[in-house]
Parts: sequence; C-alpha cells; structure tokens
Amino acid sequence: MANGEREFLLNYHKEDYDRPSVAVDLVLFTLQDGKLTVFLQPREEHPYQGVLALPGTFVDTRESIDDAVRRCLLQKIRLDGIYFEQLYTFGAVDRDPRMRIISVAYYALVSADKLLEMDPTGDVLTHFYPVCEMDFPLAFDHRTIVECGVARIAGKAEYTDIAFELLPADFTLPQLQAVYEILLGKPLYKANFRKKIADKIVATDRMTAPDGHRPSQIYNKKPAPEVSGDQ
Amino acid sequence: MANGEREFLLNYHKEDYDRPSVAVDLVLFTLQDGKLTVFLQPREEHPYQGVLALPGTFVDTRESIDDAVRRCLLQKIRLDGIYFEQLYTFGAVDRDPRMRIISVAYYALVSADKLLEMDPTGDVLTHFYPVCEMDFPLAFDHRTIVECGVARIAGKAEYTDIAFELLPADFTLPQLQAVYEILLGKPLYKANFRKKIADKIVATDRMTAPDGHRPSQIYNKKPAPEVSGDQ
DNA sequence: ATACTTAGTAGTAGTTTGCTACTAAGTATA
DNA sequence: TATACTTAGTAGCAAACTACTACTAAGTAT
Repeated sequence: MANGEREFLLNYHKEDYDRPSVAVDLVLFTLQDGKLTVFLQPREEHPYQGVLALPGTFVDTRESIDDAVRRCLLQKIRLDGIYFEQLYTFGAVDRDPRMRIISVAYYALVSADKLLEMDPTGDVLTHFYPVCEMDFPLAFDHRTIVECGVARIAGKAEYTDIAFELLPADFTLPQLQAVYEILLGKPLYKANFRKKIADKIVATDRMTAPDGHRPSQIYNKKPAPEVSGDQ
Repeated sequence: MANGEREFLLNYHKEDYDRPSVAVDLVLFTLQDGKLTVFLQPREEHPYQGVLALPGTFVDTRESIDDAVRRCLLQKIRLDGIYFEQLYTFGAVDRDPRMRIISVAYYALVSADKLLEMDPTGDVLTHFYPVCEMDFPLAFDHRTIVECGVARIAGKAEYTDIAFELLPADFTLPQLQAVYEILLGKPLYKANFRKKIADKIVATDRMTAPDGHRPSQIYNKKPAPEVSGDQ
C-alpha cells in the first residue's frame, strides 16, 4: 500500500461523511489544432493520485452551485467570465471510493485565444487533451462525464450559438464552419452553412492577412436582439 | 408566528446542517382532459405547510440518485416502472429557508391510463393540476422546477419519442397527434404528422369502438430496433 | 336522403438540405 | 508573364421536408 493511501485511510472517519457531500466537476473545452480538447490535471492526492482528472471543488454551504463553478474556474484555471452551463448530476453510490460524493457536472467553453490572453506563457494550454485521443485512465467517473459533455455540446451546437464561444470575436466563415464541423462531428456544405448562419453574423470590412492564398472576410457575431419595448 | 413554525425554529440547530443536504424533487406529468397536468401535494410540515409542493425525498447515502427517485415514486405515489429522467439540479443558497438543500429535479411521464390501473379509485388523479392553470402558490422554487420540466419535455418531444409515454400501448393517430400538440404547444398538420411518425408505429387490425362518427385505427409503438450483431 | 362529425388521403407551393460545379483572389514557380 | 496551386466564396439544381388547402371515408342523428 502506498504511503499516501495509508495516510488517507488512517484519517478517514466514516461518521464525518454520513450524508452525501456535493461537489462540482468542470468539463472545460477549447479548440486546439482543429481538435476539441478538455482541461485535465493530475490528481495530487489519493485516491487516483497522479491520474488525470477534471477540476472540481466541494460546494460550500454559503454559495450557489453556479458560484462554486465560478470559484473553481477562477482558483484552478484563473479563468473568469466564460460561458458555462450545468451538464448533469452524477450520483452513483460508489463513484468515489472515499465517501459518498454527488457531483454536479458543468461544461464550459473558452477560445484558445482567450486562454493565451489570460496566460501569455501558454502554460494553461498544455493541460488540454484531445477528447478523441484520451487513451489513458481518468480518475473516478470522469470519462463518463467528459463523454456526457461532448454529447451535450454536439447536440446544442445544432440549435444554439455555443459554437461562437470557442472563437475570438473576430472570425472568418471557414473558421466558424470548422468549429461546427468539429462539434457536430461531420462535414457541412459551405454554401448551405453560410445561408443558415447568415442572420447570426455581421461582416466587417476587414480581411485576413495574406497567407499564400485568397484572404477571407472577417465577421463578428451579431449582437442579441434587444428585448425592447417602449419602456 | 404560527405554532408549527415556532416549534421548527426551536428545534433547528445549525450545526446539524453545515454541509448541503441533497434531495430529489419529482415533476410527474400526465395528460387529463387534453391538458398537461403535474402531481402536487399539500405540504404537511413547515415551512410552506399546506402549500402545494412537488413530491420529493432526501437522498440516502446508500442509494444512487436514480434509486432515490424510484423510491420516491413508489412511496409517495405508488408508481413503479415509469419513464423518468434527470431534469436539472437546483442549488440556490436560500431556496429552502430551513437549511441548505440542493435538489436534483427529475421529471417523469405516465399515462392517465396507467394511473387508473394502479389506483382504480381514481384518487391519485385528483392530485394532478394543469400546468397552464397554476394560479396558486407553490412551495420553495417548485414553480421554477415545473416550468423547467415543461420546457424540457416540449424540447424533447421534437427529437425523441417521449410522447408515447403519455399514452397507453394502444392508441390512435388523432390521440398521438393531440399529445404532440399539447407538448409542443402548437397545432400540427395531420398529413405531415402522419408521414413523420409513420416509421415509429405499427398498425393493428383493430379499430376504436363506434362513437358517433368514423372509427379510428388503433396503433402500437414500433419496438426499438435490436442493436443486433452476430453474437 | 341529408346533414353532421371525426378519420384519413391527395396534392401543391415554398423552403431547406444534399450535392456538383463553378468563379475569385491570393502565392509559387517555370 | 503565364500557369499551376491553394483557399474563399457563389450559382444552381434535385430531393426532401413543411405549410397549407381540399378532398374522400365511415360512422351517427334527424
């Protein structure tokens, strides 16, 4: 038995844990090299010491679940003001070998652009792993949680605008189409795609810098329509 | 201050509750008189004594969340083997005035038919209230939870087969169309509707009993295709 | 017979989707 | 300077789906 594991068992008192604890776990997605990637960190403690895991934290009595997510993003990844949404609550009895922990999973989306802005060294980016190449163990039920997140964003890409969250404010239509294709996991027809998103974007008068071929026009997301009245 | 309320406050010891408790709350839908209705019960205890509330229960350390839902359905409504699915987890700090309770909300669907089968007196059916006529107070954040459930089944009716859960095994196409129209909240065109669901149903050779007009053919849901291979 | 009610089908215009083929604007190189 | 190469962007058509009107079918009521 490893040292850390023994220490954990010695300090474990069941009566401390006789009702479920609640944690949040965060599936933070971004795009790198045309692939969907997810933030993972080796665990520092038992169980699963050294195994890659999603960032998470216990929910404090005095904070809402959403606030726990914001705190987790800020404390563990130094990220702020990004899109996140509740995913699913995982509550199998034995999902954590220590004690009963119910995990409210959230997913979050951030552009690689914003990650570099927050952390110019690019260190954060090295913690992201392509979801299609996770041929390594994950702690707890975190593989299930990631898969649940991938399925959710694939579904939501069809009828919401979450794809924009993975791009900077300035983007080209080939870039935007690539994001949709990655999220949906299938190729799209250029002409149809453009007709469909035409009313969600506004063209700027700028073009991409010359790059060995025809430059592309730069677009922005159209601001959400005001819910206006006369008030 | 009412008697029950004082008693509650006298017995309240904060230190008993210094981590969030986890409960499940259940939004059980059925159809009555062409309206979507939800199961509600007056609360027997403070807070919100006498106010209508969703059935719910605390999650025990030794059961999964889904098992807590099954137990709640069985103990509180005497229902078994019906369709249910996780809805959303509600965790505002002050959603329960007693203490911090995080509620994992589920929705469930049952045919009025099955309710009568389980409880031939029809007593259970009197606990269902039309979701469009809930002009009375609800306990806690239960109105929000019900609205969340209504929105979810409206969305899922579009791309899943949940509508069938609200009908008995034998149904007619006008009945099925009515269910879709109630869930989606909009009228559908008969001919188009029939083309679209044609591959999800099988006709029987039976017709509805004469009822003052042309009888209708009885259909069943087509069994889900086997995920077969050669094994 | 005929009127009334609900069940069910035919057909058509307009829109969306799947797909092929083209033109446009840059660079690289012969 | 022509032409090949690359990526950006548009045109257009057939098939499928949607919105809608109009019909026929099968029962009951008078």
